[in-house]
Amino acid sequence: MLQNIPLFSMLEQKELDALSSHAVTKTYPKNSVIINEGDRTDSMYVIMSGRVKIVLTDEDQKEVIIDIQHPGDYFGELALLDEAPRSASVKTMENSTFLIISKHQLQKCLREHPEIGIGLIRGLAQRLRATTGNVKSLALLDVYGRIARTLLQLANEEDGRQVISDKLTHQDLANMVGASREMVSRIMKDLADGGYIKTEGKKITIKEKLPPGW
Amino acid sequence: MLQNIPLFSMLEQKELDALSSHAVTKTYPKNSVIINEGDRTDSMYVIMSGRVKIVLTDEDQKEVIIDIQHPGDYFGELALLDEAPRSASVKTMENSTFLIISKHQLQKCLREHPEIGIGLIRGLAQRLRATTGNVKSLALLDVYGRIARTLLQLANEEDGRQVISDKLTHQDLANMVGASREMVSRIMKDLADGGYIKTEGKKITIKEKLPPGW
DNA sequence: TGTAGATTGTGACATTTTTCACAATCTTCG
DNA sequence: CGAAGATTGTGAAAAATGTCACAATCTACA
Repeated sequence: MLQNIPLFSMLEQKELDALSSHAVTKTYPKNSVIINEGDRTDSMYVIMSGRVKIVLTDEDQKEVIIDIQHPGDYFGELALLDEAPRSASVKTMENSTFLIISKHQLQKCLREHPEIGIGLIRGLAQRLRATTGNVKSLALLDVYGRIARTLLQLANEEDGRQVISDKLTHQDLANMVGASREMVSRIMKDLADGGYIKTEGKKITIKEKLPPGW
Repeated sequence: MLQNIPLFSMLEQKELDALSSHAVTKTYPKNSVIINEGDRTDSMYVIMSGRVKIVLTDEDQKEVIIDIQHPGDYFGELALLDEAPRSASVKTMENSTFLIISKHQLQKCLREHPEIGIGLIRGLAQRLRATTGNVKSLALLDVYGRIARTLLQLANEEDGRQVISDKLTHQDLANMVGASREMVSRIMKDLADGGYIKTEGKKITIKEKLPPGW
């Protein structure tokens, strides 16, 4: 399993074994909080199965979803680089199991395999770019535009079609674009009526280029 | 000069000399574009004097300011970590001079002084945290809240008072919080009328705690 | 398989924010 | 100094978005 994760793909089998034997595997039910914004924990988590959302939360519990992650993705690695408190919370969206690597273990592993460090840095750079893109769309696009952009980013090629198979509620989408649930409902309906997307259950297919200007 | 920059503070005098002798110093007039979003240049810039804004730009030239930097700050370091195009543009706000370090030179320097790498990574982590905070306020706060937060972040202690000495136009502030210039004018007036801030010329003093809920 | 709980659709209204249009100041620099 | 250009203040109206309140479906799981 671990060798399918790009971050660790350069390790030999015995090293993978070493890493996973020192790490803990843990399973959490749906809707568990794994990391709490502001806490000072410092483990890194690799998703073995399930799905999580990375969220920022308000005093009045309003949340922004800044990322949704799947098996093979990892989170919590920022804590390895400095001593700052967690910058976001992480919640499971389904029953999920993680490989939990402590700061200490990872640092040891890093000393022996600096390439992993390079990988982490690259990932960090990507994350910064993605987050910057988020700022851009929040500041410059209207709700239509942000939804369209988010749909395109979520989509994966699946026999010729762009498909979003993550099952997301309108509320989730609203939290991803910083808008109200009702606005998302109305815009999704417009997009469906306009023939731009098709929804079957919770699966969304992008049928055509989304309207320009959006 | 270089030794006052945290990133390079651990270098010996002769290494600083080596670095700066291999690097180019260049001066640009006010309003010059130093880096263009989307370009594939890969130098890093240390600000020796002047001031720049890091901006994201729309197709119709609307801009978001994601950071304002001063002497001692640096930008463009993301290009050292991967091959991706520039994620933002950088423009001078005044006549400014930079120490320009090419990717090649910096990599050499990094090989001899891995501590610099650590510094860069830490800086990166901080930037990611700051940008994440930006997403949070854009998604969760109204214009009042975003302006209040931005003012607090811009302020520096100056004999007991929180002062913003960066001379910023309302348009600049508007571009920092993703709002219209007029909104900023109105809110700044409200804040002044309410006794929360005082402006003398372009210098802003935060007189009291900004109103709660903001 | 039923049913409780979650999710979605939608109209009517309230609020927030932008846009437009000027007049009034400031600032800069020849 | 003085004029051109930038910046600011402000009202009125338009546009975008949020809120509320339900009814109508879905969905999960006991």
